[in-house]
Amino acid sequence: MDAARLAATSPVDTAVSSIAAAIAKPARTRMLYSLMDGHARTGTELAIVGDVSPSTASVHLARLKSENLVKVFVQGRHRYYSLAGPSVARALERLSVLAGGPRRPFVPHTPEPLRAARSCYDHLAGAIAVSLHDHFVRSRWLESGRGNARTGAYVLTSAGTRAFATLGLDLDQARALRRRFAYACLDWSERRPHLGGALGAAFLALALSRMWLAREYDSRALTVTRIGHREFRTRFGLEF
Amino acid sequence: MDAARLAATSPVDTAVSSIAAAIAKPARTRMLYSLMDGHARTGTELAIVGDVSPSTASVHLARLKSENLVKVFVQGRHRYYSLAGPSVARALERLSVLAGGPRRPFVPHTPEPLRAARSCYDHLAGAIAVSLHDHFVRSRWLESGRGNARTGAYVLTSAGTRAFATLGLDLDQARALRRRFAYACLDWSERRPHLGGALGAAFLALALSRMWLAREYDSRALTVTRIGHREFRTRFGLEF
DNA sequence: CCCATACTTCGTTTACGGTCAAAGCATGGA
DNA sequence: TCCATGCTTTGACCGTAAACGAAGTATGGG
Repeated sequence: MDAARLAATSPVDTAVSSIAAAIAKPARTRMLYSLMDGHARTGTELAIVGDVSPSTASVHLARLKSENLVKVFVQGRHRYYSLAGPSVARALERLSVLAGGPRRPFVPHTPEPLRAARSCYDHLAGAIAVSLHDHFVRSRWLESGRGNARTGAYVLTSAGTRAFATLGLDLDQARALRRRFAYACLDWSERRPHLGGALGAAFLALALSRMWLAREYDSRALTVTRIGHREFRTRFGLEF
Repeated sequence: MDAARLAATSPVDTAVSSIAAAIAKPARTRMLYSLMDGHARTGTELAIVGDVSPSTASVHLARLKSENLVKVFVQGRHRYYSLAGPSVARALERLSVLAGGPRRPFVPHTPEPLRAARSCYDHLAGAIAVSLHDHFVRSRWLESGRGNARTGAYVLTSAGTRAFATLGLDLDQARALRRRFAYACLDWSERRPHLGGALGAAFLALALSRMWLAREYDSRALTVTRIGHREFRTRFGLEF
């Protein structure tokens, strides 16, 4: 076989090299595989995953992004990173096979309590929050506002105003805050929206004061109380 | 999500890191992808492929071997490297998808003339050589000798002795050479054995002198002449 | 307007590993 | 026994990039 032919280099080769190099460092490997569960994570979380400082993590994530291994979703001050697509997951899967870990659990492994209910800043998140959000929309308490596609903004309908007032929410106080009133906040364990903004915060505050939910000692997890079970079922049709 | 859980590192992660690192350098990437066609290549050939010196290639190949990405088959002074298994090919395939080369031709791309017939040191190789080998064995001209499993040694049967003598081969001269008389030499484009050793060399010399085959100007490729077509078909039942 | 949080950029240090030539084996063939 | 070939080992050199803290930027919320 002639040398010229053997030495011919495809541009794909160099691309593969740099992609493999992007995967190759332990910190980045850990970050990528932690994202295999389908959850998005913030830069700070991934710094912990990678066991490096936030600044180092930032560099790593920039690299992963430039190689199109992850995509980023900016929400407020947070940057949520997730795998760029199924093809990335498949490639990582194949590599893990070579690594002799034939079966690693690529299933979501968010702790159950956190998946069910947790706080997201000052509002409610998790499976329950997503169900509630769906109920609010289905009941026409909330409707898409201007620029909903971009900002996720919701407006409260008259039915919604009555309903939340009946619950005991102080809507005037919520509106007085200089912050977004209601918007669709992507829930990153459920991958569907839940209710954020002043209204979401007010609802969480109400649920806590009514003892529908209780805060866990040192995490963002929330527990649904016996009362909460009953109220969520009767008032909002939630099934547990 | 608590930090301890996020920071938990699986041993698979570090294995993936080092495997990815092994793939990551351009020289090694080129070597690996050149092996995707299923052909084994010698260290020297892979040095050319990787565009590095033989000594550097040796280091690279040692690394690929230690990561179980390639396996090596020693034949004489040559070390034939090939992908360690289908799982390696699959992983490389996935990576090339990420690299944006969705479809690269992972089919054998040995130049056709070389696939058909070429010299292997001093004997005949390629598709024709494999067919001939099969004919010799099927016709009971050759039978497995002592240690065939290890050395691939063949012994000539009395039928074989008569047949080759009839062809005009000087078997005594071939036997007089201080080299292996006949053995199964792995054909790396066909991945099946062809006839090597003194007998194989004598056969090639005969075929050339009878004008069944003609050498190409500057490669190992051999051309089957019109006469060769007829003779190979009538004498050995080869189909073209 | 100001603070707090999340993340990025910068500058420096450090270390890993890729590279080659030269010398050292090992094998095959004369 | 000797040489030629194929491959590996060694040793010196150099370049890339990973790491951190500190300083800078951006966003949200009071």
